Amino acid sequence: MTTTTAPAANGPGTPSRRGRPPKGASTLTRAAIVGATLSLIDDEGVEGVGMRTVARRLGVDAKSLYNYVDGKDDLLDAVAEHILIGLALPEPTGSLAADLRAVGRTFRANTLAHPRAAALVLTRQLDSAAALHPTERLLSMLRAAGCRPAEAVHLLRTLLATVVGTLLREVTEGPTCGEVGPEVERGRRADLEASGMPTLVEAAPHLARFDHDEEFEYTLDLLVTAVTSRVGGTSGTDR
Amino acid sequence: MTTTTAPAANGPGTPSRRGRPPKGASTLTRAAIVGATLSLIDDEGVEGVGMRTVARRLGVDAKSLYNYVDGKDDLLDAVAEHILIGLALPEPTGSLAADLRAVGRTFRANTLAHPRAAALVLTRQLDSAAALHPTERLLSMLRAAGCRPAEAVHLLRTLLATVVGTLLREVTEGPTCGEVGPEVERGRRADLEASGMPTLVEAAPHLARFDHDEEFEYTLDLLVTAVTSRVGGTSGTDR
DNA sequence: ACCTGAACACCGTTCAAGT
DNA sequence: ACCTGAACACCGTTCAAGT
Repeated sequence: MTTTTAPAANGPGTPSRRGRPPKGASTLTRAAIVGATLSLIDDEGVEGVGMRTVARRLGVDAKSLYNYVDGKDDLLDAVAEHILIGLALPEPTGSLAADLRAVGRTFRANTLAHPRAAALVLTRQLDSAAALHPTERLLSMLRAAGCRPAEAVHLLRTLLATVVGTLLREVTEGPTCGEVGPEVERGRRADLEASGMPTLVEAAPHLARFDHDEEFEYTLDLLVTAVTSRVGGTSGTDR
Repeated sequence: MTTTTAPAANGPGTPSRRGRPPKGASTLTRAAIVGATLSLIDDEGVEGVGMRTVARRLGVDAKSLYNYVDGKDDLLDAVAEHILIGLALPEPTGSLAADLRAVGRTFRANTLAHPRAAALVLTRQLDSAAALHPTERLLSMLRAAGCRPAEAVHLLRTLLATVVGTLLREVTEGPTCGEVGPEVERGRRADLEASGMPTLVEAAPHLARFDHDEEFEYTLDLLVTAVTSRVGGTSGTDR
């Protein structure tokens, strides 16, 4: 019951263990800490991350982490940045539409490689060079397609917001605001009909179905079409 | 220093205070708890929310809250839902473009009324009737405009993802992934030039500027145009 | 240079004891 | 029916003591 941990029950002659352990088996590194945290997130989600949990994976005391990391927040930022650094953007082909699609798909693939860490990448605001790299790439693509800087920035922001929003709902399991899981089709149809939401009931079969790949492609297509038509179209009319 | 709180220093004859307080001045309610939490979030942000902090605002012990709320998570859900319930959607006019804009603007205004609570509304997945109401509205608008159910659901999801993504970066202060604050224009321009991100440097003045209203309208316009042209355009070609 | 023991000031949550 | 005292099992983080 209350036999949690014997506080200091070493042998009588044993001096209390302090200082660095005798043999240096596991040289601790910032990279190792980030790696352990990421694999912990993969296994248990972001909520499972704690200084003590991460440290346990490395066979180390939690407080040791503070020699390499500024705190929990800094650690989570580091994880997000690590994922972002792994992003290998494809070479531009010169076709704006094709290149926008390629960047979108690459970003998605990279993010979904660690689904439970995705919210970190999508939500935390990072200003490192790694985070800025995709921005630079998108901007240069838009500029090369004839976009003036002001509109390029507008389009950049719209593109990022849409991709982030789409991936976010892809990654948060369960029904996101306005989303409907299969339970609507099953048990709750009666509730819905009583609530006076006929269109929702009518669309229930489609709402229950959710093919992430198809959904992403649909949104990407809508967006790329809109962007390219705007870039190729009227080039004056600033205000 | 260590004189934090005297543990049980009532008068010698005073029996330890237990049970409900003598006078019922503040009848505790779930609604009151939600209200206190929301105003706490307005003042101190979501990170300032704790059972003890909320309870203090109500002049009550933290554990009393558990009589009305299932726990901290349930409390935060309730706050998000409360904001969503306040959403008063405008009457449809019959013009899909105008009505989409109206819904978008209403949703934005409602969300930004409590900026620091916005992430809750945008991030938490709610499946209450209140959360489903905007979905029903959007679906019925799309259907009325001649959209088949399958495509209406696609468009609904694209619309929601875009609005959520846009509002999310509007609400998270600081530079979101691919965002650049004014500090880029000031001190870090040299770093950027050295990093080989010329387009970013070129666009820095525009990146530093961020008019939320204008940004939202731009994205909304792009999106509404894309949606209406898709609805009004080809109506066959399912696959 | 780096790791840990002890400690601090917190958490969310339970449960029985009270009224 | 509802509120609280005492308590539990956690947190992130500090700092000096050690090697």
